[in-house]
Order: sequence, then C-alpha cells, then structure tokens
Amino acid sequence: MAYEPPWSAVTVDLVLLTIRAGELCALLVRRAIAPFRGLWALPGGFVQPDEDLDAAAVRELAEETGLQDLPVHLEQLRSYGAPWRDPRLRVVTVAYLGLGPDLPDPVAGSDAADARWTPASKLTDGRGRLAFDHAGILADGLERARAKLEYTPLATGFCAPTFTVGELREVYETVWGVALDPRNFHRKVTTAEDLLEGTGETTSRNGGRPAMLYRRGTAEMMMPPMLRPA
Amino acid sequence: MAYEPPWSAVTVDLVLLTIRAGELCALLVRRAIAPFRGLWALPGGFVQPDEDLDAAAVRELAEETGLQDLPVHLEQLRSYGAPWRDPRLRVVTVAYLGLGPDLPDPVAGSDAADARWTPASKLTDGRGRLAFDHAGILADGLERARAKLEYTPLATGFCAPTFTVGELREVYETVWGVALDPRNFHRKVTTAEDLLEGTGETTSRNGGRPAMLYRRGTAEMMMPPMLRPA
DNA sequence: TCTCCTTATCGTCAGTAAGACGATAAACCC
DNA sequence: GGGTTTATCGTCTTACTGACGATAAGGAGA
Repeated sequence: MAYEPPWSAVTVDLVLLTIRAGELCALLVRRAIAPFRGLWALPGGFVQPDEDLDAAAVRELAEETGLQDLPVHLEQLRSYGAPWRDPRLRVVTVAYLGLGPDLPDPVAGSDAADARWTPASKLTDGRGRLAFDHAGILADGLERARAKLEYTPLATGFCAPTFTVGELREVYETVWGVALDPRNFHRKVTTAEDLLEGTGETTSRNGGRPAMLYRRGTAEMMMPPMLRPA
Repeated sequence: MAYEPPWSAVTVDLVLLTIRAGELCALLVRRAIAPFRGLWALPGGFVQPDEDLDAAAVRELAEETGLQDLPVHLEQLRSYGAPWRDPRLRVVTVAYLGLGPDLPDPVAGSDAADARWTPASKLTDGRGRLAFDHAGILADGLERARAKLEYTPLATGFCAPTFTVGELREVYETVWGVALDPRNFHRKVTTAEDLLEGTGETTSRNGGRPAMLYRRGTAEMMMPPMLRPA
C-alpha cells in the first residue's frame, strides 16, 4: 500500500419502521438543501472519524427521533456504493434497519425541512419519489423486516414491552398485509419455545374477553418458522 | 452539507469458500507488507473511484484467483467500520461472500507473499490468527453460508455444473460438518419444486450404482427449508 | 338484567413433511 | 459369482399446519 488510496465519504442511512394507526410507517425527512432539495429521503448522516458504524446509526437514530434510549431494534441492512448515487461526491452508505413500537413524532433536524412517519403503502406504489437511491434502500429494508418476522421474534420489536397475542398478530397482519387465523396464530406463538413469557396479568384494552399479557421471551429464533401465506 | 465531511478509505474484502478434498476451505493471502506483515488475511482491496461495490468485488475476485468468468456466486455479506480496525487510516470495508466449485489454486498478487486455500477447520479453532478483524469477518461468512444452505439452492454453487444427489449431499455434510441420511436427503431435494433439473444422463464417477446427473433448477428458495440437525 | 357483539382461548381433524430405517437396484472389485 | 458400494424407492410414525367448530369472558345497549 505504497500508493494513496481513493477516498470516500461514508454515511449511515436509517430505515426506521413503526406501526401507527394500524399502518406500517417509515420515517422520512424532507431535504432542505440541494441536491434533491424538497424531496423526501431516509434520515442519516456522516460517520464521524472515531465512530463505529453501529454507533453512528445509534447516534443518528437519537438525533432524528429526538429521543434517547428508545426501545428500538437496530441492525445493519447492507451497503450501497454506486459511484454517482450522490451527485456531489463519492458517498458509500451503510444502511440500518430499525424497528420500534408506536414511536413519537420526529423532530426536524438542521438540514431537514420536515420529518414525518409515512405509510409504507404510499411509498411502494410508485408515487412519491425519494432522494438518491433511497427508494431501493427502503424496499430492501421492508423486505428484510417482512422476511425476519418469519423466523425471529422481531415482531415483538413493534410491540410495547407487554402485549397480547392479538396485538402481536396485528403486527404480522400489518407488516405482511394479510389476515391470519387468530386460533392458529395463538397456538403457534404460545407453543413456540421461549418466544413469549407470560406476565400473569390480563388486559381488556382491546375489547372482548380479557387477554393474557406477555413479554418477549429469550428465544432468538422461531423454529420452525411462521411462514407467510402463499 | 456546508461543511467538509469526514473521509474514509473503502475496501472490499472477500470470504471466498470452496470445497477441496472433502474440506471446506477459505482463500487467504499472506501479507507481504505492514501492518500485520506475514499474517494471513482475506483477499481484498480498495474500491476505485468510479466503481460500484459489487464491481469491485468481482474485480478483486478475478485478480485474486487469476481467472475471469469463474462460476462463482457472490453476495454482499456486511460492512465493518470500527475506527481503528486498520491501524494506519480509517478504512471501512464491505465484505462479500463468494462460493464456487473446487476452484483453482490462487496466484499471489503484488502485495501478497502467498495465497492459498485453507481449511476452515484450521481457522475456527483459535489457532492461526488473521490480520485486522478478518477472523470475525470470516466467521460471519461461514455462518452465512451455513445458514443459507437451509433455505436456498446455494449448495449447488459448490458443485460443478452437473452433479449427482450424492455430491450435493456431500456439500451439505462438509459445510455443516454433520452426516445426513442419504435416503431422506434424496427425497427432499428431488421432490423440492424446481430445485434440480434432470439431465437424463448418469455417471458412475463416484462408484457404486450409477447416479442421475442434475443441474441447478430455477428455484431461488427451498420451501420448506432443509434444516440442520439439532 | 338479558341479549348481542367482540375478542380470547381451547379442541378436533385431515393433509403435509420429516426422521428412522428396511429393501431393492446397478454398478464395481476380486 | 459373491461381496462392496452407492443410488433410489417405500413404509411407518410423529410433528406441524391450515381449516374451522366450540366455549369463555368481557362490554354495549335494549
């Protein structure tokens, strides 16, 4: 390595998902500056010189939502580095996927004119173009989230600390966009080893017969998985 | 973005796996220069200014194996960016996973003193330290490969263009390090929809009764998956 | 209070898939 | 020709899923 290597800027971009009013929503910010001024984009920013990638993602999450210590699951999604994905300079971005229960309204940052939760259904139907290659990143994040519901306890990340089986089922139905049989779903999640841990409490906040409250168990995988209906 | 963003070097590193003499092997190069001079490392190099990440991985693959158009499956693994993972300068690396059938002996490049296929068993037992954070990257690549055998046709990537069910089973047994029942394995892969496509030919190259030769089918997923034995 | 409505939870039954393993087939070696 | 090796097919039992009936336990309103 006797020669001078090429240099890039490195950013993290976040695909932050939550469920609001029965809809799967992603956090978007409206760009206040060029390029793509006025267009919606994923939140994100530069990785600082002494900062790990994961740490940068956590910092951006806190900055964009305006809150610390959010109960959010964060994982690396993948990296994107097409040469002119940013028309100004070479930027390689490491995308992260974050999930949380009904998250608070975001605060607009310094370089964002606005920030808001946007239903995923409005983003994948072709209308509403996003800045840079963010539409593809968002699509990858949505697909990752949908796929991971099948074989991980990820869906509990969309729930409050304690939740009912019915609330968990609504998460699956919202993210997958399908209706699931309440009886088979109940059997599946309550018999899965260490997936749920009963609290002993019940709640009637959803109407009907009071439901048992659960909290997430210790299992990191659901085996066998819960497959999306064909 | 009125300020000057921090800069990083961006590299791609390859976890290249193949099966040689019944052993799962990874391609390693011995470093000819500091830092970590003399230690084994994953092959890789800088992403060029006008080059996509995937293109950089393909180029490095060709350079390190000395061959073009290798029948290799390549996919992005994940990115690593701990601040001082390279003691000289900030380097963010995008790791790729590549799989191929019994690949040729590598050629040592300009900055490598040597290059060779090394059995994975010698790399995960604690002996044989690797340069940088490459031990962790390699472990992630191995785990990804093992996991993807379960629900994708990835195992065919370790096979020649046409192969027998027994050869495919050997791939699973080698990568997972377990013995599988030949009869149940045969049933599973031959009844899976579009996983294999018969060629009509047979071979007796493995001794015993001649076996049907198959080529990879069009399926991109194996559903339901073939699970690793507990 | 009684009935209806809603959600939760339990059970049943049939179909599919997987693990264990017996049996047969078709080559080779001596 | 007998033994060995690998391939392929079949059977049996068990686990899991999808469809769906039945019951439980609350609340809303007549």
